[in-house]
Amino acid sequence: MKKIKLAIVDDHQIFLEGMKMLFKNHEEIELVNVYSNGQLFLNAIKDKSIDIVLMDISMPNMNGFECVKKMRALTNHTYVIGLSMHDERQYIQAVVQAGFDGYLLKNVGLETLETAIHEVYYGKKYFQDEVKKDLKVNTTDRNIDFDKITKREKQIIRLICKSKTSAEIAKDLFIVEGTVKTHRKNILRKLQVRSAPELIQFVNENEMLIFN
Amino acid sequence: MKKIKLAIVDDHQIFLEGMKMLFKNHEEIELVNVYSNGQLFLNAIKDKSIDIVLMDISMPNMNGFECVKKMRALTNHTYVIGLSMHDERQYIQAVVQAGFDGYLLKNVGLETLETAIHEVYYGKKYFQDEVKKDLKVNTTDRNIDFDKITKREKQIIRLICKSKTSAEIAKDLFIVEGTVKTHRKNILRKLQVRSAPELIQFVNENEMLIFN
DNA sequence: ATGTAATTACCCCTTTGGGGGTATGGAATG
DNA sequence: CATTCCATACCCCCAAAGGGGTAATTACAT
Repeated sequence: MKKIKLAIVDDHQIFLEGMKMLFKNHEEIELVNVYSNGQLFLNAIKDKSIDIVLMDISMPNMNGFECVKKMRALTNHTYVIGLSMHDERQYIQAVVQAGFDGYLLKNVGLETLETAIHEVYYGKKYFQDEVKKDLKVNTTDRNIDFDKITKREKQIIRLICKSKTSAEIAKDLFIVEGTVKTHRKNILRKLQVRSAPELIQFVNENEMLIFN
Repeated sequence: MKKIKLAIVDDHQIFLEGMKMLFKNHEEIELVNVYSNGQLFLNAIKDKSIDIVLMDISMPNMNGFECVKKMRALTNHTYVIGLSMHDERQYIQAVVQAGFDGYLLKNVGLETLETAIHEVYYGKKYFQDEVKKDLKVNTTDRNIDFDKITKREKQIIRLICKSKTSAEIAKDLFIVEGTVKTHRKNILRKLQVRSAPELIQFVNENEMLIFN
């Protein structure tokens, strides 16, 4: 019987070590290889035939979304299950849009993981109930078009999040303070927040959605 | 030969599963048990004799600091190694003060983990080089006396971090807006920040230090 | 019980931020 | 070629935040 060929991309070394042991001698799943960052995985995907990849969402250098986007250009027979080691439920929308086939929160047990892998392997989608609930909440919530945020605005958002004042931002970008204020207004309107503190909070929760 | 009796406290279920497998048949270390939250661990510590506990710093309900504090009241022959699954380097000071015997970042490999456990078991302290560097930086940095933050101020800090205005906070706490402004001033002075955005940023980086 | 710390409340004033606009030159896109 | 989008810059006004004080009452701890 053919086993399910699994790969894991995650920057947590000991987690990877543990997973290797966990899937050693597994009757249905074969952990082909693990990768500590997205690039290593992308380099290897061409040569190996992977059925399912378990991908951490938040990783340094290249996050899970980027990595999946790039992977799609290289192969089309690999399913992806997102894995959130932190608690990034707010990314659920993006996870769906990015074409993930499943999404698991950090607190899942082994059984759930196995179930998810199994289901996705046979063409289904697997999202935890908790996640589904958030999906509904988020979609009925405010609907923000993140593509409408311009480059300049993103740049200024970063500076606002560094607690810079409009005057300081103006100095940094070699423009007048009034222009910064205009951008601030547009940013607040587009992200539907009232103030700099609210903006910062929102960015903290949706970082990956705002900055590609 | 007596093995080192290890326990792990971490809310990442699959990580725990992996660790169980990893230490199965380990020649020097015996993973006695794993606990998915601090309370379960505290309940068990009385009955078991644990040499070393690997403790995740950030966990829901009870964080690593609290858990260690409570553990010290129950036993004094157990060493603690902090484990940061995220990237909470800024807590390094608190980790040392809380009496941790070691601190590992999420990206450690198995070898480093084994070395750390071994070293700490024989009475040494183990801090990663990366961590030591941050320790120096942080200590030469601004010196803030977190004990000087009063209860009321902490309460107001939380509300500011929820992006509430002074007027809204006043309403919430049944006091006048002017009083909230006074507290705001004192908070900014004590934490050495200029504005609400800076405060929020600072709190995000030092949450555990501010709120016991 | 006495002194210290904390909480409450007010005064002054300045700076920063936010909401409503309008406008222009340039880049990009169809 | 036309039009849309973007970045730039300005107007007005008001709300919010921040910096300097002072001071009274309540808690708390030695």
